[in-house]
Amino acid sequence: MVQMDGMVDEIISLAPIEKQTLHDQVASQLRDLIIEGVLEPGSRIDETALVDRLGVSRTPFREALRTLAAEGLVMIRPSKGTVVRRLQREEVYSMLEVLAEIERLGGRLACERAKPAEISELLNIHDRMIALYEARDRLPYYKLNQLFHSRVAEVSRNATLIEVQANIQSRLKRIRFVGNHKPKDWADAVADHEEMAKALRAGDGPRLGDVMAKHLMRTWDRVEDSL
Amino acid sequence: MVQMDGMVDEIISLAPIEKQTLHDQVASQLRDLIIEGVLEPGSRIDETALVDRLGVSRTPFREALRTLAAEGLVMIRPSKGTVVRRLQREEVYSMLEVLAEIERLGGRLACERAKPAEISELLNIHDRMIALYEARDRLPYYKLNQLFHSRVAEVSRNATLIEVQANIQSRLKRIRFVGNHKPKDWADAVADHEEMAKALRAGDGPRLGDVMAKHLMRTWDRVEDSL
DNA sequence: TATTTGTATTTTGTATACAACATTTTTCCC
DNA sequence: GGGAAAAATGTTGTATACAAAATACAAATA
Repeated sequence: MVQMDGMVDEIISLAPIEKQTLHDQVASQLRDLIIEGVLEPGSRIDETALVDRLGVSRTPFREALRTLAAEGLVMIRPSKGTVVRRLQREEVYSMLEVLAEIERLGGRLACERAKPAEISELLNIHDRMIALYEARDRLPYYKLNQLFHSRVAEVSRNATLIEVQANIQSRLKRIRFVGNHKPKDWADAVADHEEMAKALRAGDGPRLGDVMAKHLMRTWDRVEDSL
Repeated sequence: MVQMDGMVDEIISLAPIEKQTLHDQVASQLRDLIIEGVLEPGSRIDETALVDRLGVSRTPFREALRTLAAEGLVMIRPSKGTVVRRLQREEVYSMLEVLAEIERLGGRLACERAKPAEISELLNIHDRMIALYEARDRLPYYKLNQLFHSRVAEVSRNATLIEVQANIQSRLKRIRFVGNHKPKDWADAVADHEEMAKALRAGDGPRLGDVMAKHLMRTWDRVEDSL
């Protein structure tokens, strides 16, 4: 019997049984719609229309809205409907200011705590980013870029940092995505990333942290006029 | 008419018309119950019982739960009920590690951006804290302490920082409240606060930030064994 | 006695129904 | 025609009802 269990474990590989409730699915969908800009900042969220379109009832839909509200993506005004939060300049700046310090810490801890294999993985992502830059392949570059920053946070092995980083990054996603893209800006960003790779290879945490923080404050200059 | 409005403004002082929906009230109540420890970490939240006790229906109650889940106070396990999140040692450490950097930034910005009146207010809170320490009046001291840190965040005028600080502080509230209180620890904490006041008076942002960060990392030592 | 299997009960998830509120349109009066 | 009051419409908030799980319990079998 014990032996059989062992066999089963090995064969079926013990799937993590992710149960997806409706409100979780709705929350994901809404998040995507907001980030992609289908639901525009400042616009009211038409409950009945969306409920209809998604084919769910209002109950799970509204629960999803509460989640997004707590994440800062929408604003619920009691009795007056929910609107997609429009970010003011000030708010975006405040996010970058905080994110800079979060990633500074993340970079430092990553160097202290990452296993060699994880460092390689990060450098691998970096290399692929460079290749995509050289091909001027914007969208995949953008996605890998996000991944790089998330992975640095992850190997810092600080659960709170991971969470906060993910939250702020998600709120900024849209802004950064639609922001105007001058070739020079892109080149500068890539240069920053080369510096990060260098610091990573040297295992120099404080340096990596500094570069990442500086990188984010420069991001402000890059997105500023698109606000 | 315009004149009358002006009068009304002055007299009624233009209250922000806080409309409180049921789920907001429920969320606050639950937050308090969790922080006060009435709902113990790890315990399941009995929906029917609490709904009964609060005298509301399940709909607003469940919406409130989703909010608390997004805030990290509870965990919703699909189909298996909601439990009050129990913080592992690691998580608490990770929160303090992040909070330290958040408050380091907050302290620095506060000195740069606070108006003189706001500095005075902070120093005033500090003085009252000292008085309470001398009277060994724990609870009010504890509350003023929270207020001090929140106010520093507020005068930093960074909305994201304020939000993140509040969120982490709220999650840690219980831990810090029940943590064992050696007289020496308290004295040390007060010494830190004296340093903060000094930095504040000198308008030395970097220094204030450093002290606050150090203070929080020392908090770890103070709460560590109660976990 | 221990384990399993089937059944009952409780609890959770979702849909619907109703009530309260906000908004828009219409009506009425000046 | 302009503006205020009132009715109609739509939208949001809350309660309840039903369906689908999960859990607890009991009987049956080895």
